[in-house]
Amino acid sequence: MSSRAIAELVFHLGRIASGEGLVEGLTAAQWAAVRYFAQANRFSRTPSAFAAFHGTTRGTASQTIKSLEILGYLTRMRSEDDRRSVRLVLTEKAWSILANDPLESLVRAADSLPDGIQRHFAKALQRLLGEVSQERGKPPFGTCTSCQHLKSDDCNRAGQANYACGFTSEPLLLQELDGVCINFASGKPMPLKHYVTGTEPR
Amino acid sequence: MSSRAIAELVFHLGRIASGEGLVEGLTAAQWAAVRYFAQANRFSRTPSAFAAFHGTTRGTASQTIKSLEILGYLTRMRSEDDRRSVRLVLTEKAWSILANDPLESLVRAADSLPDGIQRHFAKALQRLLGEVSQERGKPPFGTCTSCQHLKSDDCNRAGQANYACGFTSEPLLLQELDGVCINFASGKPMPLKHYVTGTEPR
DNA sequence: TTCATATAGTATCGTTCCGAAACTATATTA
DNA sequence: TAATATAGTTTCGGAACGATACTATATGAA
Repeated sequence: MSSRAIAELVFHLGRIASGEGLVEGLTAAQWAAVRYFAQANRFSRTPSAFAAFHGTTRGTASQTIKSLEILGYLTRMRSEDDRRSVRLVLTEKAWSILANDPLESLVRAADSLPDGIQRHFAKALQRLLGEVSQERGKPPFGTCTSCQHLKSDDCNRAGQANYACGFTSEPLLLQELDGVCINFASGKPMPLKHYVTGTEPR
Repeated sequence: MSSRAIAELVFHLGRIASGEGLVEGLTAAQWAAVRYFAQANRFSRTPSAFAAFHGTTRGTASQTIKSLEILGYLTRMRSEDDRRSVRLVLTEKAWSILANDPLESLVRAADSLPDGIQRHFAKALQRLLGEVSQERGKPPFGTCTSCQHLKSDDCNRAGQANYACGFTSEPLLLQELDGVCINFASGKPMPLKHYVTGTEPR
């Protein structure tokens, strides 16, 4: 099977899996936005970040977001630090419909892959996305757990460590490390024990 | 990495890789059609088959095809067997722009995957597509080489075999076996030696 | 045969998507 | 303070798309 066939498969699978219809009354663009805000971390829940992620313009992103606000799936807050900026948060209503995401058929299919294959598959996908993003000059959008900007101090006696983002100079909670970030810079994956038990110095 | 993250990665990668802009002056839908007719086999180069493949309506597919005809990328012939039906063929102009397909960045990335990983990755993609297609009640669109309908007689002394499609009852040329088909039905993969060693029929 | 139904494809309408460009408001830098 | 950059919105026009109605040909039944 050729590389071209693989590329076309990825494209086609993504298209078919995202579903034709207007599940839950949301359009494809609206679903994409809901998904994004469900996984984006605190620094990335803005119209501009969504536009960059989705590969569209800020204008288009702004429209999609407005429509979701009107439908009651997003709430807006002006940022305290930067008065130009806007923070968007999914409502309970939005979280509750995520179970009916048309993409769930692909989620189930992915879930049925054998464990080892699933892991390798995910790795390969990440690698492909990284290369394509780089070639296109797009931010790669990864999580703290493999980001260059992640800092952690020495762990304390209880096996906990404190984390921070070296880019925003903001402290990070442990549960925030899995959010997708627009400021992601590819780096070494965090050692697993570090990540789980916090027992290693940085 | 969760199954949901994998599904979102597939979707996102496909979207980003297909490129935003109007490369070569073609829209995303037009590129999808050109790609389709470049890989579809003789039985599948029709508006309806493209609509099924692309997960859209026949009406939308018809428009896209019409625009490509006007631009000189497709030529149309009425089918001899079925006077309702239409056969579409890519022009030389179309074949020549395929090298500038926006998807090529993903093709290159896929090509850079180590051999073994690439093979497993392709397998996993096919499996996912099969499951999602089934769940959605869509034709899975595979090639003869793993299709239930493929028939071959015993190979002769020179290692050649004759092939035919059990669904259309049409003989198949060796070089046709790699074309994507709307009538595909998942079956056992064809033994490799059978597949590789034949010499080209005219 | 004749009639009903199914299928391949096209045309049209209204909605959404999306890129481009112009615009407002706030930040940053000189 | 002024110039410039950035975050976000608005508006416009073109294309995508689903729905529906339509034509023409095929197929199957009485």
